[in-house]
Amino acid sequence: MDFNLLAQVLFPNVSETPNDIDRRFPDRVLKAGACVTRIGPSPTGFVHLGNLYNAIIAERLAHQSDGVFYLRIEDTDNKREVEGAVETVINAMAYFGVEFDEGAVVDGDNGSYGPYRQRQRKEIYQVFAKYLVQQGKAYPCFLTAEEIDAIREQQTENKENPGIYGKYAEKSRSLTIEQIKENIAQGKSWVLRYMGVETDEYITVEDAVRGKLEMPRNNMDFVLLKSDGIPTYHFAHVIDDHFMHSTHVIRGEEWLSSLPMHVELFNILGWNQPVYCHTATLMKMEGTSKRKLSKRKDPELALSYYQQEGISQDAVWEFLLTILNSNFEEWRIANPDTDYREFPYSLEKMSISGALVDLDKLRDISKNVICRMSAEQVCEKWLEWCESYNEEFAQLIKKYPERTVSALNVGKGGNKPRKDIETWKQACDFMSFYYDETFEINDEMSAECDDETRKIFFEKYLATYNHEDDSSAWFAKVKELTQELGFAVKPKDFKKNPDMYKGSIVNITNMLRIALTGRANAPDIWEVCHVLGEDIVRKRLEKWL
RNA sequence: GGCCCGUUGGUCAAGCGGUUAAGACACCGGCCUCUCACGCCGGUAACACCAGUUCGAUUCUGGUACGGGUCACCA
Repeated sequence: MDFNLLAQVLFPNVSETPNDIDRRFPDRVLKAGACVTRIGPSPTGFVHLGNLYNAIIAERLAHQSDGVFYLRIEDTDNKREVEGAVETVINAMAYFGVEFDEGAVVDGDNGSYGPYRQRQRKEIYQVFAKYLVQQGKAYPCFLTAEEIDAIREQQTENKENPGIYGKYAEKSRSLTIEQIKENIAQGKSWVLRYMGVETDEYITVEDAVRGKLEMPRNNMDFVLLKSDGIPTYHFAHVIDDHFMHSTHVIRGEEWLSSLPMHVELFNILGWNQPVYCHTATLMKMEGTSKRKLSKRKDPELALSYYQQEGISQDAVWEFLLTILNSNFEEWRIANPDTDYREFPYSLEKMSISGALVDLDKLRDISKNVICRMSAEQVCEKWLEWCESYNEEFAQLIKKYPERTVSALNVGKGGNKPRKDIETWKQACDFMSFYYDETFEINDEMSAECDDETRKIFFEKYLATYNHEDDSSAWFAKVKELTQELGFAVKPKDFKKNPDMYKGSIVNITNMLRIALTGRANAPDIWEVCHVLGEDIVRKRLEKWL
């Protein structure tokens, strides 16, 4: 077989050579040790947690080393592509604060190693496809889907490994130039397959997170170019990461089993492999066992879920960081006010077994992240979220900016700050009593206070109410009134002698709290009053007269 | 089924031949307290199993079990 002739038959329009491509993408000029990383999402319109998870690793690695972090769109499967999906990915990453130095942008490319959309790199792949044919390492295969199915059936029956390899590849491998020309002339579609070798050798690969991996050398005639001339992931990955000069390939462990193909290609093409980092799969608890997060069943897999729930970007990052690097939490405790970007991320600290996405933990982290922000920051971020997801509150925040900030400031100072807000969505619920527009009575006043005492209480309370009273003066009055009404000023006294009192101060403040906030549990009454202002306070209390 | 990866409390995990086997979340008590939250103190709870190596295995080796991944002209 004349491979050069075959290459010419297969790729008559490809005139460039590997050397030409080589010259187009010279080495990057970076300082020693700089990492070049990327994420390579496929534009299916669905961006999931795992994308962010891997993006964070890649971003950290690159930016901690003064390297380059880029975005490559892996759109080789046009069947799965969804309109506008590239923009979706870019926006989602931007929302979560993942910044690219180079790569695909909404309306094109940014950087000199592009194009960064694989379909636009067709010519590049074809140069190497042609080269591999010339080397006798690749061949056209005209097998139809039906024929392949039949082969697979036979293999299953014989308990052999499925796939096109060895004797199952013979039919295509043994085609003569004339037959190939003939097939092409007839318009038969073909794919380009790698010429696998039958072997029982093992290869070893050093994975940066898993250590030494041993696996059988590839023996498959896997597909390099699909019938539309677009490469499969395997071929595209090798070419792109070589020419874009990725130093580290961060991807999910589902790629582990195809690693031998990639190694094979790097070797055949004479290129150095990047450092592989195969990350653990994010899991979910179902019953008593873990399973992979599923796109259909688990809303929390979608990145959009976190946006909708109003979980702050920082919280998602910190959550992911805690499952990525086991020492992050310790670091956070030691450095409560430091930006998480200063945390020294390391591949060695990565967990290799699948972590479960624990929403409880996320909420806890979120609560602490928000607690660390100033009231103004909280207000700003909350408003930002409301503008997309809760129009009513967006209006309220804008209408009462000062009140909102002072409400958010309640219980903020000191070393035991309140942690009332977990998510922006829940903040709307929590904050609702500060605005007349959303204020409503949700809880019942305690039974110890009958209508009679209630009336008397509010009457007397309002009669002596002075908005200028400081916290202790205010409370002194409450205590006085408590006593007057026959309630115990100290809850403990009531507990000791329940017969001597109608109830305790707890019942009294409960009335006040419900009247003012509509709920039995809320922050400090005096502070709330001073956020609301005298008019609203009086108005809410007068309703009970 | 073949191949690959994994397995410390309910969850995330530290540990890297000798430890009372950290810590965080969740849960349960208690304290603080005008409620709730916060905070503080305390509690329940783990090395999958079986061999081997060793004076000694959670840690090293082998096997078993269980879980996961993958076997496409999808990534």
